[in-house]
Amino acid sequence: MTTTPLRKDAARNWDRIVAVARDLVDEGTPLQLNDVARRAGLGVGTVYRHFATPEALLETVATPCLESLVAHGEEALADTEAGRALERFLTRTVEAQVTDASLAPVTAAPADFLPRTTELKQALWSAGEILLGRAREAGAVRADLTSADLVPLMCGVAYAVQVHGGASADRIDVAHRYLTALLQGLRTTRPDS
Amino acid sequence: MTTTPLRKDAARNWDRIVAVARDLVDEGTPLQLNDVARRAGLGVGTVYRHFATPEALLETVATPCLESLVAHGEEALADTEAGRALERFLTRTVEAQVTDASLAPVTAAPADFLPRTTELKQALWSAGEILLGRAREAGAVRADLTSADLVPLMCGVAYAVQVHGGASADRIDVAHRYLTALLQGLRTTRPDS
Amino acid sequence: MTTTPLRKDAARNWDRIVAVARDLVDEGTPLQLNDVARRAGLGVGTVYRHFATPEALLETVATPCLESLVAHGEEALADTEAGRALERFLTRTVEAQVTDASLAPVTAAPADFLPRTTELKQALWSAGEILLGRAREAGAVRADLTSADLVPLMCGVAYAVQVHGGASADRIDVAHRYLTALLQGLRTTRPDS
Amino acid sequence: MTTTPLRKDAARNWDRIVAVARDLVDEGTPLQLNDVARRAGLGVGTVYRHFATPEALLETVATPCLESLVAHGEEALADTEAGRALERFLTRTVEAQVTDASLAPVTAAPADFLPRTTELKQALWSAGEILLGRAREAGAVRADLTSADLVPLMCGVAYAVQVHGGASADRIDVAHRYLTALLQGLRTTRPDS
DNA sequence: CATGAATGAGCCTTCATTCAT
DNA sequence: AATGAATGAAGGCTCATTCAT
Repeated sequence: MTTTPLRKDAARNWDRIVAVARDLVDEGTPLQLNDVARRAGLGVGTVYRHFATPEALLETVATPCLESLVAHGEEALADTEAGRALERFLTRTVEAQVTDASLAPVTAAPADFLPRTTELKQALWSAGEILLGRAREAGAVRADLTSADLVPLMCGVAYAVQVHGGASADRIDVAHRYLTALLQGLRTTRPDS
Repeated sequence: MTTTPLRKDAARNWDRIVAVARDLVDEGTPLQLNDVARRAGLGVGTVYRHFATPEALLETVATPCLESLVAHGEEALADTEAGRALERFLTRTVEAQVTDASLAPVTAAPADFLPRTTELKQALWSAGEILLGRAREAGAVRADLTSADLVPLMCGVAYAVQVHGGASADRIDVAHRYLTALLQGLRTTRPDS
Repeated sequence: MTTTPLRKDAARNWDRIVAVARDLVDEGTPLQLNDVARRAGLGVGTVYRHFATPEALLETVATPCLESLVAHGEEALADTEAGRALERFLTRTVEAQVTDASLAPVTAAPADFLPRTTELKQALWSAGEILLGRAREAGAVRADLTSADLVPLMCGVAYAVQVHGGASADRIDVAHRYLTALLQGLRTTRPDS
Repeated sequence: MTTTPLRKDAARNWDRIVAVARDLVDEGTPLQLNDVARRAGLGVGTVYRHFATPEALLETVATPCLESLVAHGEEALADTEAGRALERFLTRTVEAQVTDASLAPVTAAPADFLPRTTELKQALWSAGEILLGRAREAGAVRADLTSADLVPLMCGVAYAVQVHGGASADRIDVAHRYLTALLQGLRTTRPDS
């Protein structure tokens, strides 16, 4: 209800554009508005009308995924076991980044192009911040881990998976292995014995 | 013996080009051969003669750093304490990546443009492989950590530091924090007595 | 009686469009129909329905001013002092061009887009022609000055003022200085006895 | 000797570009660098290398004419009859503007794109300023005429001629008529008696 | 009548690479 | 060897105009 509902034909074009962009992102092709227009069988102007910049389009592609992460973040906030809640949250985040190529660049970007993106990212990071705070209070994580580290670390894991390469089917396993190690390292160091 | 020795003036040009490229890399400017030529006060053709592609130039810029890493790897191989040796090796690698902007792209690239780069990267990874093998045998690291994970993980840490942002002076500290956690997580999980 | 009377809402839109165009002209922004539509809070189509081209809109903006010039021309025709009548007429014309940015392009254009504009321009030039004829007969102006020179000369003065630049408040003074000189030069040269 | 001499082939292209631009200017086509390239049978890049902007090209086209005006201005400075010298200078300037379509826009432009253009324009206007000063001292021109009026007035006359239209052969005559009147009006008004 | 989405020609500009000098 | 002019594909973006809703 934030935006005026689009006319039916315009909505169809909007969908087409986003679908084409989705495909391009999935096949690793950089988003170029002219290119998108050609593939969607639309005029360039149409694409520019809907998305002023490639970044705006990319963020739009990433939005559903961000929304689902936010939803998951809210669920995690309901978990009373602080350490577990944080780990689930982070795991889900990394899984998403590894699965959906649109996510990593949007997440790592220092500035957003759509207000909606900013909203979602803030919602996400504030959930992370709360979860981290609780986990720290519970003595479940290292004291030197701050909320400003969450995004970088998740991006780092996702990037590591990408550098590792390999079939996209295997990526998720690699991601789990890397994340498992990292999370283990982030837990409070118990004195041996 | 790998390359024909250059004429004295050609060698001076080669040096100039690499020095200019070094500066560009340091200031975060993307390497464009035309640009390099202009700044070096040389013709484009001269730059192309020495470096067929921007990547070749970038690899050349990164070479000294790679060489020093290889040297360090060899030293690490002399360390009898397997776990410590591996950790030192990895730490040094991450430090280098965070400190020298030419390193990350060369390290993460799936293919090399210069044979020398391939040589050095192989030397480096095989040192890593050996150190990892010893550490695993010594029971110092998780059994599921393979040598194919080393590069991705180091790149991931470096990338996380970059996403974290902040003054370049602080980067090295952030890198240490992240690496400390990761290394902790990579160690063999001891049963809590 | 030239145009079908508009429906009340259509008339309101027409007014809005012209008002917006007036503002744009005053602030020196080139008239773009899309732009006008946006600022008027109307659809592009509506603007196009009323004004087929930017020029038609511009002429509409200029119309009131042209009408007042025509009225003034008629008054001048009542003046029995031929030389003075012509000079007043020309002065008024230049003042208008310097004061109202919509006028100069319409005046200088070789072709019109609205019949009404053609009507007004013709009325104006024929007044000028008559005034010039009388002044010539009265021996008040150079014999080689023809009615085809009137528009160019007035446009030239207005253009000179524009090139001179400066605050819009000063423009009118500059215009007077330039016009004074020109009119002096157009008067019959008396032999210095 | 201000610029490095061009290579022979580059010089040929430079000439071609300027010649094409000359033609375009003469036929009243707006200068577009891509267009120029196509007509000259050259790559766009070549044109951009020589002329960074359309304005730079236009100024280059206008340069010879400006130079000849400057030369004429220097001759005029040698004339001891102050009023005549000024009038000749202005006449020559208007003739040039009417004859060469590249001149008017360059002359009227508030800012230049080539240093050479600025040089020439300054030389020209300072000649005009001196000639005007002498004429004023000699009591040959109106006291309220300042050197800041020279350019606007000349541009105004040229513009008037353009608005007048007609065959280019007749333009020069029209220009002379207009200028004659203006110069007459700029002379000191003698009391009739 | 009003709307505003769609169109796409057209312009600008950059840059990796080649090749004549 | 060195030079740097030339190339032109490629990408970006705007805007006047049309037409389905």
